Amino acid sequence: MSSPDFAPWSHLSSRSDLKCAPGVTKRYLPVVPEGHTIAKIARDHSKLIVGMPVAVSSPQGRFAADAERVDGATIERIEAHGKHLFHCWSTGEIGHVHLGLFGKYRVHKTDDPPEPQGAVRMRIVAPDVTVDLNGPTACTVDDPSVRKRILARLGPDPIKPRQNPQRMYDKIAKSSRSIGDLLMDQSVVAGVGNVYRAEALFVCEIHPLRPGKECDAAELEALWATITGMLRQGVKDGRILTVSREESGVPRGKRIPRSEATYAYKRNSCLRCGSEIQRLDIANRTSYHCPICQPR
DNA sequence: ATACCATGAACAG
DNA sequence: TGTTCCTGGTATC
Repeated sequence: MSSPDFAPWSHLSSRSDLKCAPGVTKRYLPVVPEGHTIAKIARDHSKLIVGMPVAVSSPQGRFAADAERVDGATIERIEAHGKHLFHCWSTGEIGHVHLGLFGKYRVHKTDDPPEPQGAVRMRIVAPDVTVDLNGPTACTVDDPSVRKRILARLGPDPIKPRQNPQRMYDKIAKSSRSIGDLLMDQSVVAGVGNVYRAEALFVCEIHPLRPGKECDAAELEALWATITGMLRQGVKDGRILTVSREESGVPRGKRIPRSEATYAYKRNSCLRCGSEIQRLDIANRTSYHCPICQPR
């Protein structure tokens, strides 16, 4: 049996430890990234591949032309904003990666690059490590103006220091769109996805269909503080865990399983009050809320 | 072999 | 508003 050739702390799908009835096969839960994932990737990869010449290729082929332009160059900085990742190359160009629903990085801590697993769009090889990227929505090398344009259309990123939430408040306060819709809009706030949307609204006791303009200032401040806390905690944990240890019902020292890690998201009953969780389609995604904890 | 599903987002009209 | 693109684990035939 060969040992895993990737670092366990990299962003990888993993077997979940879902609590399930005896005899029921454990389900595999795919890990889809939100902002905390991208921030962690930027930090982890910075330690591995920044500051030295690296080989860049595209085993799958679709990134081949762009890879050629930076092959042998040095990444000077890796930056995350919301769900977007930027590689600042010594050539002056900027690599742009967006994982979308399916994108995944694999980190192989081996001297020699292993056989590519699946369709590896971008491969970056440093002396002792290979970083592979599969399935991204976006993976390009561009003129710096592209990064500027992307940043200009994104809202504040609560994971970053010194971000100004005022733009988020203003957009929400004058919008008749629902708050559940607005939180998924990356130009309102960058990095929130379907899980954090559900969980932040739950904690702030706001119904997802409430129009943005009907949220008062105190609620918007609470939302920003909640989102900031949740996403930053997600970077530390390397997973989404939004519930308190007490409410999870899991004893200290034991890992909280995915099924108990959220109050409302993808649950049948509210973790806090036990009511049946309601599902709605908002912004083309399934929204989850508790009708008792988050009344209309 | 095929269908379905997932924590995303761009684009056409 | 609807359509399309990306991947891969799981379920179903």
